[in-house]
Amino acid sequence: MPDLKEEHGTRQAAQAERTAFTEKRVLDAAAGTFARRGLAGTRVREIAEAADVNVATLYNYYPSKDALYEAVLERGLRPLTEKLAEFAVGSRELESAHQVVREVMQHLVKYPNFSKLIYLEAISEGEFLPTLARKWFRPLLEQVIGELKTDAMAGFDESLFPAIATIFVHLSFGHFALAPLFKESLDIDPLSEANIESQTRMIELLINQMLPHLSGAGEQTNPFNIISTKQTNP
Amino acid sequence: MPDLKEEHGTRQAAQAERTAFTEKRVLDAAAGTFARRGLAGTRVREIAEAADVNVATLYNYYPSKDALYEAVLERGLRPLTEKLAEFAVGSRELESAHQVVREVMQHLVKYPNFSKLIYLEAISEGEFLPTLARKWFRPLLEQVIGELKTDAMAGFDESLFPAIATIFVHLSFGHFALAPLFKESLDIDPLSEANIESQTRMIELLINQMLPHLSGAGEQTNPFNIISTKQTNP
Amino acid sequence: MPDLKEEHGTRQAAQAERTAFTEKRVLDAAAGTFARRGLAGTRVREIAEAADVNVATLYNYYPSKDALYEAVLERGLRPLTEKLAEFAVGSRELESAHQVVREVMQHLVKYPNFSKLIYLEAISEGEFLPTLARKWFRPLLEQVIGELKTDAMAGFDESLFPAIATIFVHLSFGHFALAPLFKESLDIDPLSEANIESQTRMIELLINQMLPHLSGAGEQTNPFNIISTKQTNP
Amino acid sequence: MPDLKEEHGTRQAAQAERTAFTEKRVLDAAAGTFARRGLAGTRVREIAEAADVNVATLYNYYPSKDALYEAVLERGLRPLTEKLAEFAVGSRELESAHQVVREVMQHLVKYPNFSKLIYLEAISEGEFLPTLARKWFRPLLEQVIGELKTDAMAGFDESLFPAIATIFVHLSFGHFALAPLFKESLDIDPLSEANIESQTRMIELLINQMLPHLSGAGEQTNPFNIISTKQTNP
DNA sequence: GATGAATGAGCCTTCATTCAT
DNA sequence: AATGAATGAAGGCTCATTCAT
Repeated sequence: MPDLKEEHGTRQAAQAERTAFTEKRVLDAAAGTFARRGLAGTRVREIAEAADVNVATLYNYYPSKDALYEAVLERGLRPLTEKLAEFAVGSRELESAHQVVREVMQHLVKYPNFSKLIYLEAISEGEFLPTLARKWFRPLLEQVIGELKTDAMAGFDESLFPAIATIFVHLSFGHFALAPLFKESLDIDPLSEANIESQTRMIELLINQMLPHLSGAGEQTNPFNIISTKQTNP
Repeated sequence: MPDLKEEHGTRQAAQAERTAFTEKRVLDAAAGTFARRGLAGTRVREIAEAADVNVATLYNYYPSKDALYEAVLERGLRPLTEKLAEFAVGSRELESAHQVVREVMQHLVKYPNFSKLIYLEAISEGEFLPTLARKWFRPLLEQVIGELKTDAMAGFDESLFPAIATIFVHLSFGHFALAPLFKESLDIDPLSEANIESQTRMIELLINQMLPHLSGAGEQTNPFNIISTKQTNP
Repeated sequence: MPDLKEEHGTRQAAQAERTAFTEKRVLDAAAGTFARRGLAGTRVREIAEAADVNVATLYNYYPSKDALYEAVLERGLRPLTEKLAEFAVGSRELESAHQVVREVMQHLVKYPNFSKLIYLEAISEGEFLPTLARKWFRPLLEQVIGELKTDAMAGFDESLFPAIATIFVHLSFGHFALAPLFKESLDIDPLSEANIESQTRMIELLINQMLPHLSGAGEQTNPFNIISTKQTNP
Repeated sequence: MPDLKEEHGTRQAAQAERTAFTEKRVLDAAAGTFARRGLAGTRVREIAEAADVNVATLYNYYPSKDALYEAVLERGLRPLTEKLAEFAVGSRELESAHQVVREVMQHLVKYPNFSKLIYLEAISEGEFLPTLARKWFRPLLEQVIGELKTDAMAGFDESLFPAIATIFVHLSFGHFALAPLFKESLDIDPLSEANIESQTRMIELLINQMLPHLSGAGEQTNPFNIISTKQTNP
């Protein structure tokens, strides 16, 4: 009888594994297609083919195209939210900020279509935009603006702070979203490891210059000297 | 008989005017709808209703949805192309660069949906993306990179130049494309006159700092001190 | 200019006529198909083909299959409701009752599928059944029961009255609904003019016997002698 | 070894019992669902859920939805056929006729959905209708008509005989099929024991009046005095 | 030129049925 | 025998586009 139980256990385990595998395939395929064609432009059949499953099978996992879209967004967004929450409560130090940047960039590398989805939502003012904006981007941007307001930048034209804060969004998410454009324009692959590293360093340099108080260096005299000379790069 | 002719002339003039008016209405409506819902997500009926014309009438002006989409892109793109051409051959001076920036921004203000369309094309790797990238963004970016390579920035890590160049795209087009996101996130209207002005100044400051040789000022010692203190703002 | 107006008028009239024609075709086709296959079993394509219109055209007239179904029911039901209302307020005389019977039967002949729809609704306890039951059958049945209770039937077992009243439903609607069964069973066509006439007479005879007070004949001694001998038939 | 056999036997018996139980559950569930939604409108999953079995399991019992439908019809029809056969060859007496009526009514009570299925088949002219009509209703109706033609009704308008015969169908099967309609219309439950009894008496009274020769009473002078006064009711 | 009616193609979704365990 | 996963075949409905006036 334990045999039977065990066999059941094995069976169920195998099935669960297959289910998880199928679900991942579906999510990946959906992410790619949604990112390229948008929610409306995506045909469910297309996703199913890309995931190599029958359309009906897809509907065994998600009750509708919209639900699948939500799931894709959710998968891309949840880790970011968690990361942000960690940083918000963590020690405010330069290493920590750099760490967040690198982790976010690695996340965007892992889900290269996620940035596009975010942009599509923003542009089309989709129904997830409010959640997206309030739950994720607002705290991020406000935190940056808050840091800008600390002593180091004191006395600087505050009306520019929001615009400055958004630069971080443009340089991270925008880099991935516009990758196809830059690829065609500059004949380089923005998603290559080297270029991701460049972009990450760009953002870190920006942080160094604009949020100098995060480092212990109190002697920083030129707060916005954002990009130093070659030698300073690690 | 001349009366008739003249009457014909008048009639035709009136007709032509009405036609032009209708066409503009259609283009405007199409631009708005395409920007929000994308090419696939836009229903021709929706455009027709927004333009207050019958669907069949719309087809008297444009042979297909795709053609209408092209027309919208074309209308937004042509002035930009011309502006860029002027600058390319014009005198390389700071005022000229500033002038281009302001004109581009004003153009994007005038057609606030155009940036979104560009982004949608880029993200979805639409069929106009190659043209867009090669004909417009490539010369723009290469020009900026070229300027970065001039003496002022000599000795600096050249691998970052492309990334730096793209910042200009992000700060101009991206500002408009992501306006809905920033509006929801920051509770401000990125398209308000004041905020457009802020964003424009941001870009000009960047130019000042990163392309210092454009101004005659040879004494600039810290090329990337991109944003100076409040007082320096005009 | 009056020409133009008139032309417009003619045009619109012609179009309206075509529209009405198409709508009737659709309704007729729908009635037939719904009656045969039921609401769920009917494919919209089938209706469209039977009506010789494109499926999309059908949706220009009715927003959904359900709405079309309702329209069919409505068309069959409205005249009956009106007829019933007339009788309710009219003079209670035998001729009047006979008149109602004949009119109802003629109506059921005119829309031979209507009875089937009613039965299908009843059997499947469709969502229209409550309306149907309360708005139409209840007053009809109650009226009959009321008449039964008048002097002529006084002293008779009242618990049978409802069962007696329903006989009228069975003999009218049921005759049409079960026509296919009786046709196969008896090798006759229940919908032939002669058989409709027979059935009508049957009902009239029932009325004569069961509601004798409607005729002025007070001398009726055997109230339930429902079917008299051959000679009495006109 | 005999132990094993015996155990096998016990096991098989238990298995068989469980199988029979499952099959009954499936049939009952199917009958209910088919009656309400019709063949086309019924989803196999719905039946499976109502029977509390997996859909695939259901297919271990019946090879297709149609086959299951047939089985339901068959189960309802076979006892009726047998009953009819008995009467046909049995003694033609009033008690016997009454007996058949009561048994049929009891059967319809036992399978309250069966009447609905019959009506659905008739209305939709399903593929079982011919069998149904020829094998069951035709002999029944012809027998009744034959009785009507016997001396008692001699001289009466024969063209009404078929119509008269069908009344028995309407009052038995129709009573069950239209039960939902009458329930809504009259605020009574036609399937309550009392009302079933009423309806049965109605039919018996009709038989008494219309087929008087079945009783030995030759003195009956008014053949169609179908419903006598209260006192005559047992 | 303008418009209401009409249509072929296709999309999302569901369903009966089968497969694999 | 029983079940969860998988699938091919529609089915209801919409959409871009054309027709006829």
